[in-house]
Amino acid sequence: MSNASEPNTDVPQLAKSYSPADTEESVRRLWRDSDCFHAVPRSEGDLRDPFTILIPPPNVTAALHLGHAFNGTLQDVLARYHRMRGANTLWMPGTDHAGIATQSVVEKRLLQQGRTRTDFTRDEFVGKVQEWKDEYEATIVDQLRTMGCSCDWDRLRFTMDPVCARAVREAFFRLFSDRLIYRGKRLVNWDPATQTALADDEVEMQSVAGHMWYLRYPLEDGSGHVTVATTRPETMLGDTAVAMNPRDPRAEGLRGKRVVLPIVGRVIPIVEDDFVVLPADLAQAGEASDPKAAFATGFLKVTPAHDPNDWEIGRRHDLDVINIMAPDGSISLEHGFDDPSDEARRFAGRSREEARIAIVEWFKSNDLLENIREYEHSVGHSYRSHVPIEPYLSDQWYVRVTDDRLRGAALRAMRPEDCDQIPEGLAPRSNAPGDGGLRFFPDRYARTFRSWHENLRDWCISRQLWWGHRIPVWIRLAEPDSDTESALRSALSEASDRGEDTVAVEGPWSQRGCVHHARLLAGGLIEEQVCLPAVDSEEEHSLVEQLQSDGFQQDPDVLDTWFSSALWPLSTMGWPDPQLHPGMSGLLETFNPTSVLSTAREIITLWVSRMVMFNRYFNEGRLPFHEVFVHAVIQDGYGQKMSKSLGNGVDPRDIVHTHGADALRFVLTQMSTDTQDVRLPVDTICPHSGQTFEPKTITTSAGHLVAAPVQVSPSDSNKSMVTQYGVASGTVEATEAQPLARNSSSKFDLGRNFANKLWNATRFALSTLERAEISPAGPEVSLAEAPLIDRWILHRLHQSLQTVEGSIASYQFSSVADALYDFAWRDYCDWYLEAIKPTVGADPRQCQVLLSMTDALLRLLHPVMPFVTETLWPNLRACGSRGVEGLVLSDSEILSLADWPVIADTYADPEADAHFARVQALVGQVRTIRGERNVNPRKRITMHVPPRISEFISTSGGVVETLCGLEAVVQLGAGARPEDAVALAFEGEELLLAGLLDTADLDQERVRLKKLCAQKIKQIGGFEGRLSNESYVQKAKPELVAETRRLLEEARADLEAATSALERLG
RNA sequence: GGGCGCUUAGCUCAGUUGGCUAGAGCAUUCCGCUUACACCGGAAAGGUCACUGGUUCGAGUCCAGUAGCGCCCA
Repeated sequence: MSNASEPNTDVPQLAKSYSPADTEESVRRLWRDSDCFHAVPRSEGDLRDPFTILIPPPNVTAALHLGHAFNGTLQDVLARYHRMRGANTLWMPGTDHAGIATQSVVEKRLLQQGRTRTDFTRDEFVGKVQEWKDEYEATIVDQLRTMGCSCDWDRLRFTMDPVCARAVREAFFRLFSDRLIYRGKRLVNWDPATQTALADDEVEMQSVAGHMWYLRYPLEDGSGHVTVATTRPETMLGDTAVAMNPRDPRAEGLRGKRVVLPIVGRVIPIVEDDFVVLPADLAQAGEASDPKAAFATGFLKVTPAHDPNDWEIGRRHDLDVINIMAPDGSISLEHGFDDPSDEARRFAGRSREEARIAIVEWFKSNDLLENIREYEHSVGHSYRSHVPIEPYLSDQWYVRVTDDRLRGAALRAMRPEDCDQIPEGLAPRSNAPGDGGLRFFPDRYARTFRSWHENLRDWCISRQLWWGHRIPVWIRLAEPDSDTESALRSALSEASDRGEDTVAVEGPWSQRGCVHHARLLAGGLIEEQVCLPAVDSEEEHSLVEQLQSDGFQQDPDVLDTWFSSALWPLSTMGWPDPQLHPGMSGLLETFNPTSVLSTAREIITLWVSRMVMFNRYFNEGRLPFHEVFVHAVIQDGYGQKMSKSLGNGVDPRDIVHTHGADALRFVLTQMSTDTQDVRLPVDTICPHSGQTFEPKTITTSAGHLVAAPVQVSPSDSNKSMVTQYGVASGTVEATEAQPLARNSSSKFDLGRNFANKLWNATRFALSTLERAEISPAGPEVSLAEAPLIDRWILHRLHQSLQTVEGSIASYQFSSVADALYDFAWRDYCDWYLEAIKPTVGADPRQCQVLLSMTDALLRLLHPVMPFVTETLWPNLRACGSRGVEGLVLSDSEILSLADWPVIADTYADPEADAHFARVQALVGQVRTIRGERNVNPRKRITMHVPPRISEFISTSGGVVETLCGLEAVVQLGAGARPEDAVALAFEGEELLLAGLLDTADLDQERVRLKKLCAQKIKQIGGFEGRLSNESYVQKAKPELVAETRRLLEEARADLEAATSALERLG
């Protein structure tokens, strides 16, 4: 323990109330200038445990809202807490490039200027996105710093910076070379508006009120027709079969027949497939529950190129695949539709919506439209452009995540109690590092993780965008009839026997460090793929030149953003070659696996899963993190998730502005229960008047309730303002006359008040210590002979530390906040400070307890409320050295770097706790009576007590007298009863209070006592009922029964005391 | 369709192995500007813990079902 016993006169005077705006900035500067949060890899002799958190990198499309602030706060509480506990703590910050989202906001902005992406070269456009990124990254960092996030800012990463880019290239190369990345023609979720493929989880299902159309397809032999039911008649141009269920009674008569596809004239088979739902009247019992049965005809048009289910049917029956659409979703003859009739040609060029109308019209006028019914069904929409997804056949890159090395590794990472059975076909769990080591909080989210991996499909990673990591593969079609081609062809034919369509090629490219694959395409052509390794730019340049001159072209697509996010635990630490980047050597060894990932639940599938798979694959089976904490989702006042895209988010800096960062943090911490959602009603602040008001709302086209873009000032109807939503949605812009209104929420008042309370309590402690004519005793005050109040508050400190430590370990943040609040406000301020006021000034040992308690309080609160505590710290530090035996509070110039308090278990003092609980009960009763009778707090009163209570009060060290406002405690003699005394029942004894009023109001007194009697009778009834129940007495825990008996006795005595008091009143 | 969460005081929410005489903050009412704090102190009022049934000596808590709201995944 170093000493700070020399009073420091330099510390600033403390204002009468806490003003975050006046103090926060200097605290931020202190932290920044002292480089407090910079973590370095473990060096020799460093025995500290590491504690690591990776920030889930916010995307750079927009500023952060309170949802991010929520997650940021919780992470910072963890980081600060563990740092104070002595861990080598790294909180790694960074941002995410968010391919499609960022490209689309930039394109939207260009569109406002009447320009599009294609007006620029690829490099020019990427430059524009880069500018956007720079702007928003700076905003995001500013927001996090404003909130006090203790990130290691020197290590700030961006998913597309050179360090991360190298990791992406290395990962791609290794997966490609290990055959875990492949190219294939598959149905993808195609967004015709942005013309890119989307991952399954980027598709939003929406319920749509559509129609079921019933189309007749004539049989080839002229013997009649079959009627197919469809929600997408326009795709019929690509039908290559009609399917029916083999159990359909009509199957017999139709087996082997064919139909003539109307409009097109294509003759297509009728196939039998279990997938087809039987219509309700043909279905057997139990099947009728399928809601589709009510709409089914038993005949299904099969369009393999335009429906995922039909694609599967097509594979089972070896059907043709005919793509009838262009990438923009219009009907096209250029993409595989090569057998159109003249009739069919007329539909070419129409959008899918127009084609639908025209085709239905055609069926109607040709008398082939049997029926139309209203039909509500689920349709996938692009999460980005919101248009319906088109299942579309195209060449895409996939990661074979279904492989045991990835999917299996993820499932094996789970704890046995969360996933006891590893699915068949996957390797079992072993002693390998990381197996069984991944834990979720709350544990129910382990199920989400598990079922995702049990039903996993290969991951489509190519995106038709310009903003992102370019796919490092160069492609050409093999020259026909060349020697190379014939060699490839025979290799491919051998591979085909093994069920593969791709072979690795040894040759000049593999000699130069590339991976060279060849693949057989549907039309018999051979595609050569050369994947470039992560090499320096000179070497790359030379490779690229050669590739180009050999007729290769680089794949134009970029990688799904989650591919780079999945590498976050590796790339931020310099993987694969940290020695190339200054300051990064040893990071991986020290900090990976990280300690915990704090994130939202929709990210479990998108991100958590992929990080687990990649980290384990690339880093010797090690987990990316040991624990996953899934926090609740912040909703607005209408129960809608705060989101950047909806624009209903609130800038955390708005709350810092109105309430201070600590208030923001404290309230967010307290809101973190283990439920799924927390609601946060938001108000608007008029920039003209400063008035807070509830904004007028509108409903968006998607049905969301949001603040209207423009609001009229509540104080002056001539003035107006724009809202966050208005700006975010692009409907309005802030101007001088119509400024942007800040948001606020009264939810944060609690935190602001709490910070102020803490400020004033500390101020009081400081002034007390200053005013006391003695200085705090030291160095070793022991508690043996300490007064009750000191023993009690030390006991409460011990207890609160345990609660806080336990709650943090299990990520129960709300419980952390509650424990801090109760300890600081209720115990420390309301009871402890009030109780010691008369005595502390003359008792050096009590001064020492006050000093040490206040010091411990600031440390305890620091992780949640770092600003106010850091601001107060120098003043407290200047008060002399700490010296309570068994309470370790080592000195530190900066509170953020101070140690967490350590208190000896001997301070657990149940006896003091029980004793003080009795004090509180008695004080409560006296205060109630004083309150009911409106007795001036200053008025001293006299308490008449029986001997047992007299002893109790005298062993309480004066706190009863202080807190009840007693002038004297007098033994209650047998005969002499004070005049005008008011009776109260305490622990079965009758106590009298005298001097409350000049004359007692007898009627009021009767009412009070009657109410007390009624309450006691009710209690007695309850206890008696329980005790008269024999099973209770026999089966309940004995100490519980004894406690009930005691309570009963006490209640009976209380009743008696109250009754006799009532009788005496007459 | 599968999975998950929620329904407790006027409002926002706690209540983790069943023991509760059901709590907090805000709002309300009353008293008090007592030399830390009115961003305060003291007190009061306010609840068949969504509904129905079950298990248990005992259910806000466990089980089954019903209703409503919401989220995630198909």
